[in-house]
Amino acid sequence: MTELLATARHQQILESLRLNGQVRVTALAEELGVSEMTVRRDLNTMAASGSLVKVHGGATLDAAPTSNEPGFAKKLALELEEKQAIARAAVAMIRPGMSIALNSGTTTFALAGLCTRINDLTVVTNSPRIAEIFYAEDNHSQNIILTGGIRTVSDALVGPLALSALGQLHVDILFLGVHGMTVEGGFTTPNMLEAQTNQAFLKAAARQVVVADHTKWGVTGLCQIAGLGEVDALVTGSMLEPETAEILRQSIESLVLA
Amino acid sequence: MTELLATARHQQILESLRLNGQVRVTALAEELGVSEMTVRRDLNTMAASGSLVKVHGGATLDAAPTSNEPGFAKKLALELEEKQAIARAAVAMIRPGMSIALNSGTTTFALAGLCTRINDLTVVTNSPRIAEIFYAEDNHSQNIILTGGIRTVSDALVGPLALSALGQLHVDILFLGVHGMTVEGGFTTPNMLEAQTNQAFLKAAARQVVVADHTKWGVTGLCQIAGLGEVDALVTGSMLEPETAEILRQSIESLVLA
DNA sequence: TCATAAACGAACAAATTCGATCATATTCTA
DNA sequence: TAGAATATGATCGAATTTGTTCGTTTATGA
Repeated sequence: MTELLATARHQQILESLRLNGQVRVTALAEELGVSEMTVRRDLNTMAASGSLVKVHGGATLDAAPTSNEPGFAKKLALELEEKQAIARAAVAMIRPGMSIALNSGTTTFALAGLCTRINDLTVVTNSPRIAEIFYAEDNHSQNIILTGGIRTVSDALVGPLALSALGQLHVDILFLGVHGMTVEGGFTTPNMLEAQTNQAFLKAAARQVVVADHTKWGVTGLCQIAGLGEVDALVTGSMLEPETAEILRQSIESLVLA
Repeated sequence: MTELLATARHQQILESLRLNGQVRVTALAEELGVSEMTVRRDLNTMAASGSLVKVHGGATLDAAPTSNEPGFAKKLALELEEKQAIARAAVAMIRPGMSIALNSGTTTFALAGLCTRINDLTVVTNSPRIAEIFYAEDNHSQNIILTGGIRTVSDALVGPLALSALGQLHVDILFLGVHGMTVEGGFTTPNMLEAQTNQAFLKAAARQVVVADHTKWGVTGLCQIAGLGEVDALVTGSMLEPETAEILRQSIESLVLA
């Protein structure tokens, strides 16, 4: 067997991994004609770059077949404190008896956790994960409405069913999580179907509130949901740069720094 | 059989658990080619991480992944073997490329667990719990459509949104779980909204298959879903009494005893 | 209630795997 | 070509995993 370059070896390890679902250090060492130590080093670097997960004896794909959506927990941890602060500021806008809408997102997820004790609340969401929070709480004075549809990787129900459902509903306040916002691009998301669904959310709400941490500023996703001036309020973190805040204030009626 | 990594073993245990609803230490030890002690240790770590619940002799599915709905796990355990047999008989009716519908119920839940590997399958369901099974499997050739609506205590999405969604869809086969069936009452359920939703399911399907274990016979719920003769097939357990089977055969085109 | 068999888990032993470290070989750069 | 940087191999003690034994606990039927 000819000597393989390190990167070629990595390639081959990945291939074997995809083929068998798992690889063992000992088997790879023999297969590739290198020492076990080298294989371990390879696996370490590849694990560091996230292309596989090391386990005792070898490595597996990042599968995480049971705990689905590994990215979600990670995203939720990002800027967690800020998200919590934003959620606290947003929940102050809600009164018992209101109907609200929450699209799928980590910030709206955090907000949902603060809403379970509000009596006589109606919640419309396209996120099974958010709906689950309310189901678990089991507050019988609350009405949880899940839109239908097909689920995207970011836990959002989208598509014709979601649009049709949102077309039949009207809520007092929408809290909209977004992926990016810029002056030119407005509020954006990388997923076209989610953008469409979020637009339906906007139409269904009397008052539109975007919730987004400061890292979203300057980010542009593939699809625009709305222009900056098309929403009623923006709740974001207090570490937003002053110049940015000034720009936003010119476009948006109400800017809340949590 | 190549040696399995510890994590791969855990995955296999989970799969077996989802498939059968329960696992036994002795059976797993033989199946996986490891000692019983190792299986126990696996179950312990998996129980600690919350992915299953240990019981004497083996393990079962988590009572409730998100802690609510204590009745569901209990119902699932009831007549478990019969439900599994019914599910196996029902899954034989499904071909790759088909679109199927599953209403909310423990028998349809068991059936869903057997469907995750069928390629090119479209599944319509009003049960977030059933949808979750498919999400976790992450088979990208499958299309999972969740109807919208309000969730009942038995994990069914119902109401105008569910009806509207089902009005827009057409599937090849509906597998319908019911709460009771009698000659006079037909197929029934205790929840009026679920009855209405299930009727919408019936309308949306080219072929209607009721799945029900033998204990459902003689039970009458508050609301009728359909008369006995209004469905195309009934899959039920083989311990159904012969006289009952005879009566059913007179009304239903196809009676399958699993 | 008691007896019995199965299941359990603690403890120990054996085998395997891991990674830190150092020596050697190869490649890159000046 | 010399020297540096990098990649690889080898060694060995530590950590992990697995199997076995054996006393204890649990389930079940008489």
